[in-house]
Amino acid sequence: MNPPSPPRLRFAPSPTGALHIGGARTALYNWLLARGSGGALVLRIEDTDRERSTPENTEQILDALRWLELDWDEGPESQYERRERHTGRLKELVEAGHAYHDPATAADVRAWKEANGGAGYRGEPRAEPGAAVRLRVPDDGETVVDDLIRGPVRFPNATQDDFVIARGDGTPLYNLAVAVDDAEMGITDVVRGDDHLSNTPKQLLVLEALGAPPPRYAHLPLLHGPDGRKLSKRDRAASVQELRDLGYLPAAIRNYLALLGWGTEDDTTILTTEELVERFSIERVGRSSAVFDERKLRWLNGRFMRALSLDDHEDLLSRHLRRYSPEDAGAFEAAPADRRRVACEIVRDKAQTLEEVWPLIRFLFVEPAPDPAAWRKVMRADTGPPLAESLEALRGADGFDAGSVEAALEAVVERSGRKAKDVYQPIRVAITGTTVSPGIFDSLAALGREDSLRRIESALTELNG
RNA sequence: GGCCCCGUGGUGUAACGGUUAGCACGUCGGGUUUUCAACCCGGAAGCGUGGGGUUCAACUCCCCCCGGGGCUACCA
Repeated sequence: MNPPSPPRLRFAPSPTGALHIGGARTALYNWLLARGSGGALVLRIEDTDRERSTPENTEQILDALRWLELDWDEGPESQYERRERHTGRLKELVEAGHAYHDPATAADVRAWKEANGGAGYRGEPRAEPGAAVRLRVPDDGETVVDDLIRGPVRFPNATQDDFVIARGDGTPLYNLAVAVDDAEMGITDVVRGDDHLSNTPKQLLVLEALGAPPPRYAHLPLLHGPDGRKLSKRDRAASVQELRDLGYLPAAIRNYLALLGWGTEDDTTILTTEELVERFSIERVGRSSAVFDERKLRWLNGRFMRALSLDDHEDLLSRHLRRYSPEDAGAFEAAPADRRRVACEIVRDKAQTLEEVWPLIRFLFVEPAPDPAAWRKVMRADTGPPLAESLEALRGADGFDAGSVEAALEAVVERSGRKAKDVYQPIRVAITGTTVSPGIFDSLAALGREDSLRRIESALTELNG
């Protein structure tokens, strides 16, 4: 037995600028397969359409892929750069009689089919100028796609049109280009979306005419939106770029995406990327379409956030702020290292996404503006906030670590006979400017004695004046 | 219309010719609690409530129907 040669996979995004989550999952599965088997993943950009295919669009796709940490082995090669090979093979096909020129228009084809009981279109070779090139499809037999996920799928040749493989001006079309590329790039496994299943017999037919061995195919079920229909670009969080903006972590996205259409035997839900690489198998991918559910992603992302080291947490937050809010990034990065660290420590368990982190700890880096609405929420009409008592107690605290602060304030609660909430919430508003923050003792300790006392004092004068 | 794919709770999935059909998100109730989360405990909720078969036995296999989706371009 020869040892099996390492597989060679390819990911072929359409360069419209956005990496949609369906495409991202396809990229992930390809990547997992390549990683898990010692094979290679190559990228091919599908772009015979000059309108959509701009260098900027392509770069956006590549950037999203890099951010997701799905690396590939070779740089993308534009289809324009591959064109000569396509036209060369096209010429061979025509010369060998596998393809022919046919000036028939779409209307002609429709009429022909109507007259022939809906059978696959068969044209007459006529080498007129401007005639498109069609592949000659056999009249009998069937073309079978041996799909790794679905098993054999049979397409009778008689119902298949002699399809166009090149335009009248000689430019090659998708089904020719992709087959030529797969052959020339030595692709062994094609893992792509289900929307390509119907194209596969065409590509198989081209490959056969070319005399090239077919790759293995696996067609992934499509992803649907929350309404059960095809996932639309209008859906929130429909692309990796949007997920990034919303503060999700690449590792969480990889985990979530992997679970969309695939599951482990033992129901493991949270998997590191290493585990994914090790455990993923294309044969276990399901056959039915799945619905993208951002809520579960949020939950999963929270789990990954909590598993982050403080260093990673700080680094990720810093980068997120720099990208989306440079001013805040400046305030964060200008602060002492220990304050940054403490800030991360007290929010780590509370935030589900990076986007949620900053509002919770902003008060440690930026002086909060007074918020009348927040005060109204914590004011008790009958007594007023016991801020003065709290201030005294904090002044007299032995230290200013969370434990000392807690002891001092608990004494206030005890002595005043008030509910803990009535004591703590006003302090929270005084030092953070909002009613929502990390734990009050942690928040005070993180802010430090000096700033805490000062903010409470000024809140007090504000309230009395 | 033609060709093709799919159908386990609201969502993602697991298992299996014989199980009380499991797990997770969400949801509901309770607990913890200084806010919001997180966390802990518990509950409700599913095999397309369709029709025929095969079988001692089908959610599981076959046919039909119904429902959803894809392709049907001189797009990719």
